[in-house]
Amino acid sequence: MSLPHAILTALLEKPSSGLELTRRFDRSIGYFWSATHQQIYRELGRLEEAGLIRALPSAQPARGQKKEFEVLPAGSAELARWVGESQDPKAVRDPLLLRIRAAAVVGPGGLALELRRHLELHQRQLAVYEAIDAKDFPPERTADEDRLRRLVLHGGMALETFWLRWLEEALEVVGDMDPERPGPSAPEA
Amino acid sequence: MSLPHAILTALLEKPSSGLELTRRFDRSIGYFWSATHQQIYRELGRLEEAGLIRALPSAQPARGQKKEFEVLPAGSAELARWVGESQDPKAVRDPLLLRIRAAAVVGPGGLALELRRHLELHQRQLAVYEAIDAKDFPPERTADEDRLRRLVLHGGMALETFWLRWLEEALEVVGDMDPERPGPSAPEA
DNA sequence: TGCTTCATGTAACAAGTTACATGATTAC
DNA sequence: GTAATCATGTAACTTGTTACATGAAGCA
Repeated sequence: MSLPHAILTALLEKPSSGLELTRRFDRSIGYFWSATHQQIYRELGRLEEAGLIRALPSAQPARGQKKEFEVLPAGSAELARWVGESQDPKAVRDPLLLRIRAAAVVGPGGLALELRRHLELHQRQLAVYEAIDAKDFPPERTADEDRLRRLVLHGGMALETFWLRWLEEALEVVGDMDPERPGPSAPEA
Repeated sequence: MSLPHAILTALLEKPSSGLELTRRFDRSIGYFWSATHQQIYRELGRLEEAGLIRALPSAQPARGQKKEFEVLPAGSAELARWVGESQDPKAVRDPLLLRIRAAAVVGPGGLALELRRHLELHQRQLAVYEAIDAKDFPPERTADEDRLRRLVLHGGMALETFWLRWLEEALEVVGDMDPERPGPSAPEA
């Protein structure tokens, strides 16, 4: 149940309408928790119903009219509670790792091409993060909230770096393999 | 749509019943794609319906009786197609990164404790992977399918290592912060 | 007989995805 | 006025989660 908390965080950073939130979920917060506009409108409705946020008085409630939301005290409290909650790390669930495992039984086929494509995409994403790092966090700013936001960004950068290194290793392995299916034997990891 | 392919891979490695698959999804393949037994039974039904797998003739179709499945040629073909398919890397979606971001607006609260707990869990998981690496992949084995399976395992190990390093950085940042809210503006309830 | 474990399933729900509908505003 | 865009929303579906149901086999 992270989406409502992602929305609360975004709204605390800046009160917004559904569409503005959608746009921010395409950059910024969305780099770590993506969401479509349908999800966001649905969740805004629930959060309002639950009394955690409210529409700004200035906003008309008509269809097609912009409607801005702000976080109520109950919303801040819920978010603070959630931040310190005990949650187990989520298990890894990655289709690409799974595809490598599948390639071990049916052969790598066109995997090498796909790995090179991913490598490029991750390079591009790392560059995006580095640009944000340079622009939003000049060395002299050291307020606590900036250090935390930078920490999140560093997490994203380190994850992209992980993928780059692993994809290079993967290309070495797949690169000198026969694209046909390998043998039938199989150790159970 | 990765679960059916995870099941096809597991069944190609070794024909199994639903419960056996469930157990293997708790170790082995499940380290990279987890699934509950309800998901597995549902998906086995669909795969059988679609003609990608079939129940072994020896297996009784009675309730409460073990029913083993094997992959049909159509299933292997579908898996091979999927391995080479073009799929964009999945976006990062991690609740812990999100919680750090939230902490930047409502304060870190009890986060440090939670970070230390995660650090320990990731250390433990890395040790599990290292044990598998030593046991299943002695240095002399170099068949293609072993190299691929080892590559997947190395991905898991590198991911755990990423988390360990990042959590250490996070603890440094959070460690010397006031647990109260840092923010530029924030009326408490 | 009653308890536990093995084994397969049903039901209900929550979260996420995809496609489409509709009103309001702005630019030409 | 009409086309594009802004903005909010509905509907239908898929995937994943949680709780519970049911039958078979072993054993004390």
